[in-house]
Amino acid sequence: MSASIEVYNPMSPYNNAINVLEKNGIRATKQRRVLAKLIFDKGKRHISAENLFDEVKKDDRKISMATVYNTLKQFTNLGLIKEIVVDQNKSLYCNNNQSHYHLYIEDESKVIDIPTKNIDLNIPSIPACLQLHNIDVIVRIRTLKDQK
Amino acid sequence: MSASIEVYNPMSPYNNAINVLEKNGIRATKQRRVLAKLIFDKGKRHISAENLFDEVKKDDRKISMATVYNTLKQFTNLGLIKEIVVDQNKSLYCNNNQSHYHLYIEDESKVIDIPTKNIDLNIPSIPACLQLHNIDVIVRIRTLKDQK
DNA sequence: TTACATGCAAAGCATTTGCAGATAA
DNA sequence: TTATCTGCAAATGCTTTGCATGTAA
Repeated sequence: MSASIEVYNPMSPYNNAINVLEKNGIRATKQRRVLAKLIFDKGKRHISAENLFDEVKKDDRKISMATVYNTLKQFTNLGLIKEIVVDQNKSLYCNNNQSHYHLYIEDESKVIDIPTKNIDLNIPSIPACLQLHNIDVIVRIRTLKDQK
Repeated sequence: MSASIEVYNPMSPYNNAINVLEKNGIRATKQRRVLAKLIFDKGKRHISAENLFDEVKKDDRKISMATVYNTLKQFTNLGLIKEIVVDQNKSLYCNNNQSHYHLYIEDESKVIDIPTKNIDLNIPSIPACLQLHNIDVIVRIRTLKDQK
């Protein structure tokens, strides 16, 4: 899988949350600026819609869940973040733009990135009429006490 | 990953849906018998709760969604079937007891098994206090027309 | 000025739960 | 007989939508 979308790189001094919006031709509204900053200017992490909502509130800014969801979906469609469906009713979003897989600690609802180079994935070729969209690898881990 | 749960093998003449129940020490109620038959006696396939519900109804049997979900969860905990969370609000259950991964055709909500031997997966070792529960590999495919 | 974004509240949807009545062993 | 299961209906939790209002350019 090597779809090469130009993605915002949090390490580059020439980028920042604001021009993520500009570069992608979406209006730089107050809410989107706040969200972009939280998503792209805090290093690699995994974020849920609720996390984001809370962080914005803690910052004393006004936002609604609908806007958080709209924006997450928009950023996802633009390829700026990636949705990880770890469980029924639990989506996390990932701002790591390097190719990687996920280690999911089930009892903590916590996700850790595994660099692709540590996983050797060799999938069979697919017919020309189909397009590879994404490969999710979720390695699910639980602590020993937690066996049901 | 080599957790070796004794799993019902649909190919064996010495097994059938009914003794899946006996073997696992769960009461052979009418509903569970019907469900077990639909799940284990129809070859490899991917089934949703709703599918099952409809199939039971079509068979002129009485069942409720609650029972379908209870039973699916129970069979999953026993390791008899495997839950695949393909999307938010969409779980499929898989009665293939061989180790394998999944190809998910997004626009058709269809899943195809990929035998493990076709994917070369080499994950890093995990700490002793943690237990590998499961590795999900979902290769997501969409038809070319379907690019958003 | 106006196309687009926001926010509320309501709707949606798959799944879970509480509980009274039914049933397998 | 009794522990367990079923089925209904209501509750849940996340996410989406409709629509009136607000706002960036």
